[in-house]
Amino acid sequence: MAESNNSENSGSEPIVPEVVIQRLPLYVRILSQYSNSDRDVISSEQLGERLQMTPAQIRKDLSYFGRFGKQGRGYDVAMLEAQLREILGLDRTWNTALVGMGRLGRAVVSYPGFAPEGFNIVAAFDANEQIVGETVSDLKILPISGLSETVAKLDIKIGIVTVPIDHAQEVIDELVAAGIKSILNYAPLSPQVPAGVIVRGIDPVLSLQSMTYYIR
Amino acid sequence: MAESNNSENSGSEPIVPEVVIQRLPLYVRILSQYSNSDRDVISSEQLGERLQMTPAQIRKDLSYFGRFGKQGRGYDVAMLEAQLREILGLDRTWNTALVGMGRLGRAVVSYPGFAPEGFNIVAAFDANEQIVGETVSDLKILPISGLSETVAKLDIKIGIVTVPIDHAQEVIDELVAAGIKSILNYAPLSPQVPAGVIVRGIDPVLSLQSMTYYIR
DNA sequence: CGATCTTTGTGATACAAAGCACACACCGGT
DNA sequence: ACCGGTGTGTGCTTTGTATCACAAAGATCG
Repeated sequence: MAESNNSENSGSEPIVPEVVIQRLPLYVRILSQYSNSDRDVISSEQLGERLQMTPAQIRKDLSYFGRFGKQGRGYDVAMLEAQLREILGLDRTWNTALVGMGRLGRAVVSYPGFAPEGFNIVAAFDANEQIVGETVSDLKILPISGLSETVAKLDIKIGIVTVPIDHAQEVIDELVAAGIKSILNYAPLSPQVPAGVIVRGIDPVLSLQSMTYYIR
Repeated sequence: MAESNNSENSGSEPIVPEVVIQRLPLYVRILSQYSNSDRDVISSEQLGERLQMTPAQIRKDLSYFGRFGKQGRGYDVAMLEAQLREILGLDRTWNTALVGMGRLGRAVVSYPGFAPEGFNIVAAFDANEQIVGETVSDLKILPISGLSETVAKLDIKIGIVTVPIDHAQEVIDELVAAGIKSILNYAPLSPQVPAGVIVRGIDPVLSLQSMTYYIR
């Protein structure tokens, strides 16, 4: 799905598979839960148990980035979490813009799970002039015409799309035109984007539809 | 070399990789969008273009289940969609139960995207006795103690979990105990479930956290 | 109705990811 | 300061997935 190929690997980093990158946040999640309660060291075995995966895979994933563990002991929980956050770019906050302030968009902007993880929705847009100007969760709804300007002014790097399906491609095109390279898409389609732009889809229906295959 | 597979794969189905199953809903989605507008036949090339994947992969995926295309022509859109829906079990409706009627749960039960695809949320539960009895979107909130009974009575096969993280594992255990084998989990953890139970997680934060790696 | 163009279905092949297994590092106890 | 126990990091093997490439089937057209 997310095609972010860099064929010209000019010497520096060792090309980390995308699956590995997608697992790192899982490790971060466990580590931050773990640090609140249990001990200050964790083994790949314990991590693997919590994530239902083999210890070897976790060790191999981590070894793409360095040697974080100590033999006979395991990984220092706080240190590993900090390292992984830095690798992923989570040691800072990210400004994001949301487009589509209908029912879904309003639910997303008021979802309290983003900000604690450093993702701040700092601008909200909608095509419907009737609701432009309204304020929801401290955000004033802006017209889409102001997208580029706001993205530049607030240094927004991430777009969130919560518009109905028939405007989604259009809105995604506008985000791309505004310079956004990372998009979280709630609309039920696979959008076309130029190389270099990453889209991740959130679609509970797709998940349900693949589960039903296994019910019999 | 038709069917020379060893192991005890005697006589039944040819074991379809899970990645393939997860792609089938994507095909269904494109096909149903396509049938409304364009022509009545589609090629693997056209499908691949819309989904950003190679035609060969699509053909191979479909070939796990039969020969649906016609050489020189492509696939009959309506027929292929119907076949895939049947394979996935989407040619019927599914009753689901949602647990956790807080902010997120309420957003999910009132999300209008499930019912048109055959997923009906027919029961809502919450641990908080203060809100048990309330009615939201025509659903009366029930106490969790009634879970097993309702699951059996309404033939519920799918559970949706929208409780806070610190009760999620507990609730999932109860769903499993009630006989549910497929769970859609919105809580930000990787739950432990016995073999045979499928959990799919919906977590926008994880998606964001893996995208930031690529922004530089 | 044969020539040519299109597009499927699929063996063979190439590529990618996961898992195994073990040398080696470090810990704690005596 | 040694020794048994534990758990990492990693080369090698196995498993899984994607892609290639082509024969065969159907369409199209003069």
